[in-house]
Amino acid sequence: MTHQREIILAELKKSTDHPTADELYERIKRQLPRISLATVYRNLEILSTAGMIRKLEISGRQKRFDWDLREHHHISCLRCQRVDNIELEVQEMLPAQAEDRQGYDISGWRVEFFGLCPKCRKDTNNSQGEETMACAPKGLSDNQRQVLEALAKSKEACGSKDIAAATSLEAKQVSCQITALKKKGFVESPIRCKYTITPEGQGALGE
Amino acid sequence: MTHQREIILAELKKSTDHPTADELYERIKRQLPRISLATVYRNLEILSTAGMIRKLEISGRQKRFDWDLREHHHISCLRCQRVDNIELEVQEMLPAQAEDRQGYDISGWRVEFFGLCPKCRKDTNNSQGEETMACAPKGLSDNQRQVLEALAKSKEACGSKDIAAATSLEAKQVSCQITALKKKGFVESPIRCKYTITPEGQGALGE
DNA sequence: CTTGACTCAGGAATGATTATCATATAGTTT
DNA sequence: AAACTATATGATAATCATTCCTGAGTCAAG
Ligand SMILES: [Mn+2]
Ligand SMILES: [Mn+2]
Ligand SMILES: [Zn+2]
Ligand SMILES: [Zn+2]
Repeated sequence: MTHQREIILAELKKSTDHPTADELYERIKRQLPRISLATVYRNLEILSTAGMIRKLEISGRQKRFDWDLREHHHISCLRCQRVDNIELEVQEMLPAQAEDRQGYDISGWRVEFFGLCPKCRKDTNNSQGEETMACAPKGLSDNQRQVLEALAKSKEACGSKDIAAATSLEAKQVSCQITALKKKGFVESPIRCKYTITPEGQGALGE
Repeated sequence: MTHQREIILAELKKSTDHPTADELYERIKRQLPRISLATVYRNLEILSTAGMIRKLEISGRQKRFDWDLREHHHISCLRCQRVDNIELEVQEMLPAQAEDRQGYDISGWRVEFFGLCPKCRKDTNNSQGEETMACAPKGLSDNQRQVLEALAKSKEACGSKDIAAATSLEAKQVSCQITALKKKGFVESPIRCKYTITPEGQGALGE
């Protein structure tokens, strides 16, 4: 039990959520600024192999860790990724009836619920339109920035050929980038084949 | 619905297992030798977003795909990674009682069983000792190969200092590599601080 | 004091998946 | 059908989470 391992375990026990390795890493760095992410991973692995903590396998996302060794299952929020414990009634304990299903020798099972946590439920009710903002993509590639800047300069909607002329790009490249920019919400098409920059696009340029 | 997308969907529907993206890729290459792995990923994503296939989230492993849209759950083999459908009895359908647990708005759930598939059960019963072989690590690093070759040349057990002399490595490095080689089963220690190569080690060198 | 067994931190590597972009293909409009 | 746009593909780089490898540290036996 090294110093780092103690700190990692203590930090996990302190947490009420079910943190991921890198969430823990961020918290631990305050005490051990020189620790590496690999060390956190390694020690969490060692601790869970030793049965001192549990590694949670939540569908398709980063693994999370739990200091609570009691047999229990989890529910997770589809929006904010929060993970909570869930209590199962006795009649919901499946494995008793599950022995030797389809010829398998069953050694474990897991049930997982998902939905919206109380907080996210409230947020959804209050404001519906803002979601698109929240999940909008971020960065601009070089080409995308060029196209966007050209559009910003133009007073009126213009076609991809105009943009190609204004930049050093070919028409094909422009068309390709406009598609990407439309998807990000930075460009819109008031009429077919003519494009303008959106306020969001202006904002993205400013950054 | 492009040609490649049709092929991908057809190939998935043909399969009775639940293939991963790259398993599908390998099968599809026979018909479309020029297709890229990215295209397979992209179209599987599109098809599952469109609800034409299902993407399976099996704990912590590669995602698998299923053409069967009926609500059903899965059981997977801990040894060979095989995934099968599992039938649940009506009384095992949890969500009816699960509405609104801990304030969550529950939109879904999943149960997942794991164990040994019939085939792997049989294999385990027949031969018990071979498991270590099966899960033994593979490759040798440069340093490890040097150490192992030195040991192979020596008629009798020798210490790390002898090996250090025979190779261009320092004693510490040798000691470190011997530890790794012991763990792999390529080296053993007939007496304290003296080492010999094992038959497995000979085999590893030969490859 | 020396030597070697054991453990560890952290940089580098890996595997799965996604993003980017030039090119190929499919669709529309004239 | 020509001219052009829109979309999909294929090659490749990038990214993200996770794991491996190795030199360095610690400690105890000789
Ligand atoms: Mn928990
Ligand atoms: Mn299935
Ligand atoms: Zn939430
Ligand atoms: Zn199996």
